[in-house]
Amino acid sequence: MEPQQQQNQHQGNGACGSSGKGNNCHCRPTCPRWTPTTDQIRILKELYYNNGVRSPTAEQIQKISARLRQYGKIEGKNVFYWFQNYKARERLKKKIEGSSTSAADNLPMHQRPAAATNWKPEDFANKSRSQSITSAGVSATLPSYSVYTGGQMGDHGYGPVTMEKNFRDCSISSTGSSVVGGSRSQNYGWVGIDPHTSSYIFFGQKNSADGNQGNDK
Amino acid sequence: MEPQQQQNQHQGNGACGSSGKGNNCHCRPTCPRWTPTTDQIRILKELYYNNGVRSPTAEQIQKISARLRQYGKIEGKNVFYWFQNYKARERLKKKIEGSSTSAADNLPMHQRPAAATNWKPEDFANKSRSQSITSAGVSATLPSYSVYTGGQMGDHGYGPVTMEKNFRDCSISSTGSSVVGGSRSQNYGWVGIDPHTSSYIFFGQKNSADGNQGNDK
DNA sequence: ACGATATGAATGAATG
DNA sequence: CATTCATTCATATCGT
Repeated sequence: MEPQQQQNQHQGNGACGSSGKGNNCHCRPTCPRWTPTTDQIRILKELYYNNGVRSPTAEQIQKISARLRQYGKIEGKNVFYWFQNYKARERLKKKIEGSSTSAADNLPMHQRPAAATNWKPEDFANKSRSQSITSAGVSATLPSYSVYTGGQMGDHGYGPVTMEKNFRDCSISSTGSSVVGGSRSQNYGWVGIDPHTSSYIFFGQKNSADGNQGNDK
Repeated sequence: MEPQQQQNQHQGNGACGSSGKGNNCHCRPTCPRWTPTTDQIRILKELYYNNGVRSPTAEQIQKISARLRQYGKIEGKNVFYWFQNYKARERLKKKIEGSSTSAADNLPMHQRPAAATNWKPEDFANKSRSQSITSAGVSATLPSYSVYTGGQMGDHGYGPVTMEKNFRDCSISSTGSSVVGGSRSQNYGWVGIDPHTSSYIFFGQKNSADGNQGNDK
């Protein structure tokens, strides 16, 4: 974790989003799981340590993932989970080892988005509070794709928790050639904002039979 | 591409991988990987089977590791991982091998510390209420007999099947002789924080021209 | 010496 | 935010 020891042997691509061609592995269309590239990791840690980003907001996550997409395919939820895991594990280590040796609790957590750091995926569905984290750590940058920070994406249901019991799948957000809307029955996928394609594509419907769009948990 | 850096061969000195059989080595602090001693394993299994410890809490982990340290170098994370792996593999084995021992999966796991599944930092801080796990959890240290109380009596919170999507295809890495080029570095800083001070905030690189910097690669 | 297996370690994903 | 599951990589150990 802290120590940079990313095992990079298959990351960067090859998973499933690779442009099918030399398919050594004719894996099924399902993505195993996100394998961060070293660059992505580096940036994430950058944010974590230098920017004090711990629990990025939805908007931040989108920006981050958009930026990180340069280095490999990535979804918003990956960023979300990454921060959660990283933080949790930092903490756990301290608790477990908890001895003296560890310290350095001082994090440059200056610019924390004071207000909305506690947004919950569940609540996300029904709340329209878009705070202007614009000045927060992450926001101050990425001028290009300004996500709809206050637009209609307020209730785009972007939390992972909104999933019912679907299997894990991965939304393939291809930049340019997308296959969304194919024959997939359900795409509850994470919000996928694509700066290049058009705008945003997020499938809030996990199941047709549900009939509960703005799910209110 | 993938900056895969070679791992280090720490093994040269035979510090850890003692050739001796019953001999165990509590190698020097530079041991890349914890090699449990027979005593440690015995006790761990003791806890696993007799005490029904599956996912020890942070407190338990600390106690266990402290206790086990008598028999060799060990850290909290070792204990943590051990239980996690052991539990996971027991389950895995069962699924694959097919349940042999069949029922009688009930283990006396009632001795789990009441709040085992909910340890919080707050509680961890300083509570006057010491649970009995102080003796139940860790005290079962060296009974010195077989720990296999009855075989696989371990499975408690995971009874109901939950496996469905069990696919995996092209991932069989070459195990064995082929050196796929490891990239893990020896880091043993569970108790150590590592300073990631890469001065490179991508969020700040927005200044060049207000064109688009989203695609600069 | 290999090759295979067992197992420590790490981490993405998910749930409560 | 805490805890757990699953998967995978890496290496120690053992078998041949």
